[in-house]
Amino acid sequence: MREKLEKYFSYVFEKELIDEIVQVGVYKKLRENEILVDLGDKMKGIPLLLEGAIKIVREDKNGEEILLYFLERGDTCASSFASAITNGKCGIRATAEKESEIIFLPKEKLDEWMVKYKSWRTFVIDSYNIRLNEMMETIDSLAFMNMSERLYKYLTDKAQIMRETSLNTTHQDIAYDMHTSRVVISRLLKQLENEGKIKLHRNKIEILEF
Amino acid sequence: MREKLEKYFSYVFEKELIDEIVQVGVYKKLRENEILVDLGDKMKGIPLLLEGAIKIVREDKNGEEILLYFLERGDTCASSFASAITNGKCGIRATAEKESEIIFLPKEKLDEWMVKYKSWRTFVIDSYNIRLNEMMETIDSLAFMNMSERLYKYLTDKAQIMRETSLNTTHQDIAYDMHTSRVVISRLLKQLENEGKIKLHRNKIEILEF
DNA sequence: TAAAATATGTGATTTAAATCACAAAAAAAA
DNA sequence: TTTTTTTTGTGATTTAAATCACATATTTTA
Repeated sequence: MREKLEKYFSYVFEKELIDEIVQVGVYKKLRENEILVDLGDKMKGIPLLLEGAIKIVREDKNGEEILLYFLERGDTCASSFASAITNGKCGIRATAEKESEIIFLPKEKLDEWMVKYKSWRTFVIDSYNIRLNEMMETIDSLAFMNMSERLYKYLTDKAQIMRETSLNTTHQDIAYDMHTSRVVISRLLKQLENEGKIKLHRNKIEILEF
Repeated sequence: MREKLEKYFSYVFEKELIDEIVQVGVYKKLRENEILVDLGDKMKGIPLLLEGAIKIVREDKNGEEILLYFLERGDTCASSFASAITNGKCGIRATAEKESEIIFLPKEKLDEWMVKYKSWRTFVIDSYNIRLNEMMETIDSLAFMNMSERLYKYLTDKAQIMRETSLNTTHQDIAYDMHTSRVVISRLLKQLENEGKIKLHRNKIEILEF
């Protein structure tokens, strides 16, 4: 745990803070598709992502989903922070897109560290800012882009986060994330393939152009 | 200034913090439609809204707009906070929807107060959380609601923020905020009027049902 | 008061996306 | 190997929203 923490956080956190995190943090491995946070959960702490990729989705009353953004290593979940601090419920679902490793930080420390460590304050504020910007990008996509553009952005964004040039996914899964229908996705994917931007396989999409 | 600050913030901030704000804060009155923050601005501080209502919009490369949310008294602008702290550019435009009063807080104090005042930490984190939730609501609207539902939500939300039951606005202005066309808005408004939810006048919409 | 600008109303048409319906290929299970 | 399930492909139709085109109020200003 200390090893990975130092690998990704040594230039973010002071040594003393890393020491504290090692003491109170709880290491956890998530298998692919494991749910880390569900709708309505009350968080007793916040996760620090050491390795892997986490998908954050929003769900409405009818059970329909829309992807908000992905987390990658070095990130934390701003919604969890909110929930932990205010004792409120979490409005999102977080699912591991691949095997991931996290450190769970108990909520009692969150405010204490704000006073003690400049690097922690910076990290928390930066996390919120990054998340606000991601949300704005999501809003931009929904408001200003057509399905084909959104789809291409989805594919390239996800490939980046997953650190792969091919995605192992089905048309139906993409449709769920983008809150549309499988038929629409299949047609647009075929179109992107004809434009030479991607190559389609069963359960797999190769991205040829970024 | 002290008077209004105490009126809305005495139960939010400690007395010592209010004293400091009075010392370093710069009071400013905004007239209707005045631009407080524009795209690409670098913020030298953050505004604290004492009175009035501020509209926050996002703009894409083609100059097309979409409303993100409104601020009301007691609120601050999380994007400005981000911009002030990181010295980065602001990705939004903030416009006074009616005459408003703000206090401008210099960025040098923002981090200092995080260490000194528990109430400031709570205020900052709460502000971010409220904004994240607003953004999620905006995403919900875009992803899950049809135009008619979005329009009705827009009208009732805005009326609430403006503390009025009628809105002085044109169909075109609504269309800009919702990133659609005037014709679409005019038709849907007429439909809402037929359902008895609103009453239409020139330059004015009465909301009959909340 | 006449002309111009602004705001709203409404039919007709187009378009992107959603939906329906079904076929076929590939993989998994029996 | 046969059957079943999962995944993908594609024509046809429907629908919400966008766009075009123009009429008619209402207000402003020349």
